[in-house]
Amino acid sequence: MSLKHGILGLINYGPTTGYDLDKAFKGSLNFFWQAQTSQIYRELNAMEKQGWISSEIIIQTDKPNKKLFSLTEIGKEELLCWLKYNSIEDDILVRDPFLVKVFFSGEIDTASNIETMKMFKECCQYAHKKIKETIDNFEKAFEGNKNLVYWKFTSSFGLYYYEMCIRWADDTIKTLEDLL
Amino acid sequence: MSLKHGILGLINYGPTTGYDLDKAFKGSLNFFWQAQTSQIYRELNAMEKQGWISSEIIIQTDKPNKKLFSLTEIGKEELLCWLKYNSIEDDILVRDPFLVKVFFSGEIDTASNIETMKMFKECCQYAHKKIKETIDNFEKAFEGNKNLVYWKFTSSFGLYYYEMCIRWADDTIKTLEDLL
DNA sequence: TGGGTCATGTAACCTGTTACATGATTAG
DNA sequence: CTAATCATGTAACAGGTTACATGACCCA
Repeated sequence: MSLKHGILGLINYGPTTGYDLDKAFKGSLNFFWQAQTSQIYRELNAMEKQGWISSEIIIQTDKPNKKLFSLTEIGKEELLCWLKYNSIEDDILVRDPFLVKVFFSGEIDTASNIETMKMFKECCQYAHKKIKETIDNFEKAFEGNKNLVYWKFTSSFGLYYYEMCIRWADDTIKTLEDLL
Repeated sequence: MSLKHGILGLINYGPTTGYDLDKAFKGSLNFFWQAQTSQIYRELNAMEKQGWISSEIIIQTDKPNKKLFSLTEIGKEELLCWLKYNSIEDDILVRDPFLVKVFFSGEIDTASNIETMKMFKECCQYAHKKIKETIDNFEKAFEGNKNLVYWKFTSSFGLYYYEMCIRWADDTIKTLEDLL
């Protein structure tokens, strides 16, 4: 499991609202973990019941009121426990719907498969470019932050990942073209 | 969505039972898609209701009876439609619980993080070896099969993937060791 | 006699997705 | 006037996980 812990990790950086968590997810963890807005609010309620976080309502006049969540002692412990517990075997799973499609693509003509593979490559190039931009923004915005090294590890994984995908797509396209 | 389509793809190779689908999943698609036994039986029921597959009970005397599932016309259409429909943007999502942990690892001491990263590397080396073995077995068992090229694309992705992970882990470990 | 293979599932729960709903303020 | 931003969610459904349950046959 990870969404609760992802939220816990973000709240650990300082008290936040569901709204801001949603934006934080979409702006940082999104490459390797996605969360729907509705899911975030649901998890926040569950986490408050579990005692991992506590909330406080902030009255605002110019904007809608908001609910600020803070980490409790128990929440902090849970976060550290999750980080320390080495469950790598559980965490290493790959789930890739695109590869499922490729696996069964023998049913489709080679030319179409080449097309699809080229589109895949383009998507990867685009995603790669996006991550590069994200890294630049983070670097400027969080210079000197002790967490920046770790944030950069994850985005560098993204770059390595898409570069690998592009190489694989190139090799796959070559093999398919020889089949024509 | 993909499990229903994964099952559809496998039944398309010929009529099978839930039991054999379970083994097929664990023996081929498992690297990039996992399915629980219970989930397979549930999906099979749902798919039969949808009319994608039909079933027939085979009476056996020496072994328990079994339920053979075959693809219907509608099921075949659905499979082809799913394969042709280029939803790459939907299919390209990465979800990696390990990276979520790395993202928040600033809370943990550097030495522990180096340890974790080394364990990650070992897991990847093991997974890489496993895929290599799988490829060898497939190559021998399905020589000349028209689907083999596509099956090999997916396993070669696996090899590229874990090689990339190992390189990334090495670089990460180096960076972390400089922080000590 | 104990463990593996064959073969089927159910039930409960948790997580993820999609669609819908509200309503004020502010900037173009 | 219209679209975006701020800020909250609910409801229903789909998909994934965990635990439990049964029972025969075969091999060592």
